[in-house]
Amino acid sequence: MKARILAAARRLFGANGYSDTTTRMIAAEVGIDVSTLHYHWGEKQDLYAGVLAAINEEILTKFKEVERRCSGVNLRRRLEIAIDVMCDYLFSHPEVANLILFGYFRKADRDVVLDVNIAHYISNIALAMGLATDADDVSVQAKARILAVWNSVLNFISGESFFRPMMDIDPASYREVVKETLKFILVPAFTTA
Amino acid sequence: MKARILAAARRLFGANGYSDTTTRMIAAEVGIDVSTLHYHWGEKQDLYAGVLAAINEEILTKFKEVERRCSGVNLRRRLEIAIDVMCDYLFSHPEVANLILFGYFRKADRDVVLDVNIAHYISNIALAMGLATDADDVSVQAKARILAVWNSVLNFISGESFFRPMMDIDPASYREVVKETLKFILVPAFTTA
DNA sequence: AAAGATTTCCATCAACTGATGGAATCATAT
DNA sequence: ATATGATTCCATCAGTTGATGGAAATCTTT
Repeated sequence: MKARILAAARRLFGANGYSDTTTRMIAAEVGIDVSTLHYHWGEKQDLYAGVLAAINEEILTKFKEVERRCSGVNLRRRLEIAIDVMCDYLFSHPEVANLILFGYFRKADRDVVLDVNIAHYISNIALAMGLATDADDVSVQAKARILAVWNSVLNFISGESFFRPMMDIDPASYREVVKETLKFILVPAFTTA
Repeated sequence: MKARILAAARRLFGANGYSDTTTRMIAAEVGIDVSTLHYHWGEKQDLYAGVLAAINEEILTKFKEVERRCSGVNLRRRLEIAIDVMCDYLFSHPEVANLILFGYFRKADRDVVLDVNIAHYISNIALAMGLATDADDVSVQAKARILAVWNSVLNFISGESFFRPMMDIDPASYREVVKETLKFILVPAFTTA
């Protein structure tokens, strides 16, 4: 039950954001009473923290997969692999992209939960991409470039319902165009001397 | 008074989003009663629409400025000018970047207000950048590339409080790093054959 | 089957939110 | 000065939200 609540919460928080998702909505989605939700998860904030913790772990796993598949290949292929893996993952879990972006806005109440780890990811990616030689000493420029890439991916996924109509294409094509565009933009930037 | 309310609403909506900004907060910021706010603006939705309309016009003006300053220069300079102008504008009005990004998430209730115009901007920029020859017939690829650029700018501005700590630099440096990063990524993509 | 623990639901609370009616205040024109 | 209209505030409403206490139901252990 606790897991079912978490799954519903993740879906709804991801679709509507924290404030526009009520505990009653989540309970209704699961088909239970609100008090049952509170019984298992305590405060709404705690449930939200649970959702963030879960996706944090998922992302970490995905980044590790990228790292693993990147070893031994050249920079261009690394970028392409990273884009493909992350795009496929996020297109299958669009609520993740939303939740991360929501985190950018929230006014540092008690949501330190996410960004600490993101900072950690960024350094690791910089290392895997060959933009730095020491994870503890990644240049500001390298971090900024990684963030730009990462943000572009998130935006294309979160904004699909916004962008796709103005491009007038179907979901499958959108997915391809996004990947293609990201590669078009990123590969030359990182591979041309 | 109506204008003062609009200014406060813009600031608060931009900082907290629609749902996390109450009409009472806006009224308190101006130093008036809630009912005075409703007297001038009607429903909360109408006030929000007023805010969006105002920034829509501002953005349009900025895009025209870019277009004007771009005529006659080569593509590389065009990109640099566009990045500089838009970054300077948005760094001075970070609430604008927030409001636009908030729009990406909102579930098409009654906020068609913004995206129609954005679509229009995109086509015009594609034209100004020489990515298309006819504003009514811009390729999907060109639109996607413009969007990627536009989104990167927005994200760096909206996410400053999130990214800057993990880069550990001061605001002025951040501003420069962002511009530099955007140019680093975008210029090669669009200028290398 | 009985006893105990866990889980679920119903009823309810206080706080907050958007919104309005009406009285009070202010400005302006005569 | 006074009448008219515009503006502002106070009091209040109904609906929603997060949260809880306690009864009922379910499961577990003996």
